[in-house]
Amino acid sequence: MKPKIEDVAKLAGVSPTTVSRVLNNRGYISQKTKDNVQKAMNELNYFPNDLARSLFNKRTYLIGLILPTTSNPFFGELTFHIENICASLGYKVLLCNSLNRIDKEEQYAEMLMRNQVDGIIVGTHNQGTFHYHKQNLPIVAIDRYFSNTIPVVGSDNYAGGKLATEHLLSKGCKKIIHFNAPLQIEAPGQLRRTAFEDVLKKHHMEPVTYEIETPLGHEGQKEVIQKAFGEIPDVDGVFASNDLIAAVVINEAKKRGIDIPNRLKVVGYDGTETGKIMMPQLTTIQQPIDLIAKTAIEILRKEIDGEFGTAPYETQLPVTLLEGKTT
Amino acid sequence: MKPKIEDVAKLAGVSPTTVSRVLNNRGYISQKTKDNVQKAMNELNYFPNDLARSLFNKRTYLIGLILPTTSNPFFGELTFHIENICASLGYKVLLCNSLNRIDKEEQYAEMLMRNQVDGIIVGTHNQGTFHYHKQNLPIVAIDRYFSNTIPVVGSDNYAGGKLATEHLLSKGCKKIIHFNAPLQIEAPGQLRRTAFEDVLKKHHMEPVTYEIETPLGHEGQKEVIQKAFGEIPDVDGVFASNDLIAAVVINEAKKRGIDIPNRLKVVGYDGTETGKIMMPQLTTIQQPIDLIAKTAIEILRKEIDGEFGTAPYETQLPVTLLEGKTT
DNA sequence: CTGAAAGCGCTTACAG
DNA sequence: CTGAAAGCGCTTACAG
Repeated sequence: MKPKIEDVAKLAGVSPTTVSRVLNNRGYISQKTKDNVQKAMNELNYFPNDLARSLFNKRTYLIGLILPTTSNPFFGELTFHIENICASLGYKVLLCNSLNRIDKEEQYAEMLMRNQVDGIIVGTHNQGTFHYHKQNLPIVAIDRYFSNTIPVVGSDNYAGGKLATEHLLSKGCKKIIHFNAPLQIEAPGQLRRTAFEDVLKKHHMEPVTYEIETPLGHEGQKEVIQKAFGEIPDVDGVFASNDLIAAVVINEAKKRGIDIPNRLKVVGYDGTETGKIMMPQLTTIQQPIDLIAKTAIEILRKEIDGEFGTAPYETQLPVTLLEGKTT
Repeated sequence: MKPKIEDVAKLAGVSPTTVSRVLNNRGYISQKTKDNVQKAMNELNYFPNDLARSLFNKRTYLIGLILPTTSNPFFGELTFHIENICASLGYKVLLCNSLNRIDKEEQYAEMLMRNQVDGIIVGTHNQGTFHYHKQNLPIVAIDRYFSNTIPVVGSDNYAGGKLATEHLLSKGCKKIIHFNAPLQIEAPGQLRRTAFEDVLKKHHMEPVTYEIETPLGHEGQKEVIQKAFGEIPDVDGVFASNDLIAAVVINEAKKRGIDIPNRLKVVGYDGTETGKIMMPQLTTIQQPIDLIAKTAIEILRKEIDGEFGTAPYETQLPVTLLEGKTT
């Protein structure tokens, strides 16, 4: 059996109250009993039961993290940073891969509530889920709008879309197409598309966007891309809404013997560490993943600590153009 | 305030005991009171507090997952599969990114114990950490040897190393070098190296292995690779112990104007989804990540359910050669 | 400086 | 079929 506070107390010849006090370094305790208790704890290899503590304190130091999937390098890296920062602050992360499925999201939301998490970070697609679940549980969204009471953190998607599109134009592209997630998803990511359209219109060019499902449904993605190449044979520029899509585009172009960057220029989005290593040649818009993680947690902590209204409703972090050899 | 069982009981006009019974579907209860209680729960938007439940049941359905970092696509995908399977079985995942740092691992191990996890899955480097922490807490290791009481799950590393090396030989390589993690790390992954050496020796060739740190310390990795190119200018084959290293090798070769696959052939290791999309041309040894996850959880569950001795000490899952255009 | 008592929100024998 | 009581392992007023 695991030792409990009572066992330590007995061994040290004190009351459980006293053990608890040295555990929490609270109230006055003589150095002598302190030492005694410490010795007893070591001897028994005692570790406090955080469940019992949390039950009493109504504070678990547990954070729920809901994302589409850590298989995607963007989310894998985001998860790393979030967990890492949380750990440094004494928080623990309960991981949830929702695959953007609303049924899973709902299950996860309930699970997190039952586990009394102190707060939730959501980076998943579907909105609405949290409207009713949220019984003033601190939440912060990453790159997703849920409601106007839930703060959103993300990178400056409009600037990113603009940067990408203008870059393609500056490189001489005349026929640019964009691949993005379906419109019904109300993510700030759609601003990339808006920026793309705005810039092209300003240059009197017709913006064409193909919608593509984002979870790694590789096959479906390929089809859309093939269709695009078929319908717009004179395409000479592609702005992909993430690096994986850019990779598929590049590969498809290679198969068709289309030279990159001479006949076709491609800009991706995300600029993950993995992407930079695996595709060092890719021109892409880099998101500050670590900063997104840091900011989201800062805002969540403020909410948890009851500092409402302090956090900005929306935070847009700066993006960078990483110029490679695909443009 | 969150409603508790007592509130539901009052509203439904029954005792807490009865509410608990309908919650757990336990013992005899009339359909009528069952309905009453259900109605009261809905009305109050009641969710049971799993902390309190777990405290009593001594079962949290929490699994600790310790890995180097989800930033690495192999671990990002492994994490996804593990969490996904856990969720389908009613388990929740507490994520820990140790970065292979022994101090972090120790902290995480203690944290997991305090949180009363039902079991731990470790895919991290350092051994020894769990020798004393482990007070018969169910543990399963992924590709790491800890002690002979902790089951290990991984892919067939020897077969993988053999497959990779023989493939390079069959493609006519005469001077093959291998990049792997430092030897002191006692991971089954070292079997890839052993296989490499065995095969080359059998063919009367001298095996050369360069040691490379695995966490994404990109810069350090690059240096080792540059050094290798400098020292062995006639290298015509590389077996890299993961796809990220393979990517750096390929990039370095390109910079030096070394044509792949004509002058240099490269085989990677892992074959992640991300890798397959970002580097579709790479020849690599694919690990069955989903199977590794599934097997690890199966074994852990057996341990949790007290079926000791049932689980094999070591499980080696089959690997596949994915032939691309780099060989 | 230290301890006995009550309580965090739940569950399960034990009665009835 | 239903309820009162005790307890999971901890903590915190309240006394002393």
